[in-house]
Amino acid sequence: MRTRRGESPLAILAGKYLNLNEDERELLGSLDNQPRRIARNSEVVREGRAADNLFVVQSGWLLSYTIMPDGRRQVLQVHLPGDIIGFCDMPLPSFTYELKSLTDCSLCMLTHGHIQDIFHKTPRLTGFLLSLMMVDQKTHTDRLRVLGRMNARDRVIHFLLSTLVRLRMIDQAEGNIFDFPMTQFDLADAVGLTNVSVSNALSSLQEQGALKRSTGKMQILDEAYMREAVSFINRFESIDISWFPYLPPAKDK
Amino acid sequence: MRTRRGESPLAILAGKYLNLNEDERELLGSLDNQPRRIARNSEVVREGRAADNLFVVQSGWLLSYTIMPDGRRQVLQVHLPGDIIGFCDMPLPSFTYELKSLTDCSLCMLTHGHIQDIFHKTPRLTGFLLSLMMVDQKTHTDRLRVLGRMNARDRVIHFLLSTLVRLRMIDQAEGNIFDFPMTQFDLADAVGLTNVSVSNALSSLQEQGALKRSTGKMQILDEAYMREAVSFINRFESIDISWFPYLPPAKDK
DNA sequence: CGGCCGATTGACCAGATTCAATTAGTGTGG
DNA sequence: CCACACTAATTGAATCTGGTCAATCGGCCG
Repeated sequence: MRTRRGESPLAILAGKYLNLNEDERELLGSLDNQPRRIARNSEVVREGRAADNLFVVQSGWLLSYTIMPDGRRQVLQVHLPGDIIGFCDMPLPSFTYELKSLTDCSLCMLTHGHIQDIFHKTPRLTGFLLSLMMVDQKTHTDRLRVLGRMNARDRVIHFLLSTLVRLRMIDQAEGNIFDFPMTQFDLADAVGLTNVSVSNALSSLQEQGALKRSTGKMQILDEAYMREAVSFINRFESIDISWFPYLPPAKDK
Repeated sequence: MRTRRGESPLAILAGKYLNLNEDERELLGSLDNQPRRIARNSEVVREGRAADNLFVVQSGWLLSYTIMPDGRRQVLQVHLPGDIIGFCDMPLPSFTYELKSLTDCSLCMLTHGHIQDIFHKTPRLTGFLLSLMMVDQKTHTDRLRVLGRMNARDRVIHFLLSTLVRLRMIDQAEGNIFDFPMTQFDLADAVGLTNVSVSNALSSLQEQGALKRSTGKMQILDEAYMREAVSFINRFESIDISWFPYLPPAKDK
């Protein structure tokens, strides 16, 4: 188990929504054990592999994506520390996407048994995990709106904002500055553009003073303007996990 | 409760994945009680309304969508009979989209209590509902791929195919023919195009003999070609709900 | 220092949008 | 049953955003 300081990102996340008791803390900690180190730019999962386990991201960034028949790529999700990868694949026989590390990563492998354990033992954590999944679903519908109806510039804006708020959730943004290990190719494939359009959008935003780039870093200078431009909604702000039924009242809180 | 014949669409769906026992059948039936009739083209939910209930579609088609600041629309989901609307909104304080009926509909209103009841009483149904939600998530990521990387023609193809397989799940497609109450504006807003592009795509597909339209109906003539064109995956084919842990073994089966 | 990958920039092209006019189809009311 | 109104679908022309292709620049690493 981990100490309060230097908590795992998933625990940090959980701590924002509920006051973990000792049992829950331990159970959540069991998800974080024995992390596996993954080098930058490695294939973690190839499409078609049996979906009999999940990953919890301890550190590092990853991408899940599909390849189109013509070779182009669509990034389905950017995975940050604290993310649970593969939750939604549990009812499916195999992964239907590729998973690649952008940076050196530390991943914990879970079996379905780990999840089932939580479902059996702690309704509060179950509710928390399911809520996370539902919010995930929401961010996907937000992206549908982005890919379906936004121009290049707004797509990039929306992507940066959603990355920023996610990093803040796990205390990995220093104000408006954060590490940004994605190339413009990666970003393009995430928002359905080409690297050229992304370059143009970023340059234009920088020129207008909305953001600032330095190698591997991103700084959002005019967050208000950007939020306004894309009607940004922070889905993490308003999660309420109390919808999930649980029998034993939590010990603390 | 309903008879086996004339089952509710949700029960038909459930029956494809598990052999319901009497208790489960009754509990599922409780979701289908007292349907509310909704006229064609009415607003069922306006954005911002408290998300304290869910809907189960008994009959009819609905759209959930968001409006962009410039007035354009992005359809987030087309809801068919058997769909549960609002599941993912449970952890959120309010709906974040509009819900409109395309046809006359029959909807059952559920409270969070109904869902909690199922979660308490039957692990198998819980697993089924959660699996449905996860598959829903998968279809959303499929649509990301569509909106991010496909041209007009393929977007339309993908949409029609996914509608077809969903209708088949609830026994509402006669072979390759199905009712299709959407306008080309609706379809356009679902796949991120304009009505003009949709018209062109449909005409071209019809001319090439891949489909046939008559008023309010759609017929897929060359399903194999269309599946190939978009690398279509039927997410419903391969669901396995046994991942979900449950204590008491089911009585039947 | 050289090689490589990523970012930038420009010219040209293509697919989709916009705008507009026409046709078809649906439903209403006389 | 027909005329009218309204909505949806079709078609064409002009426009525009973003894609494609290509050349250059820049930084990082061995």
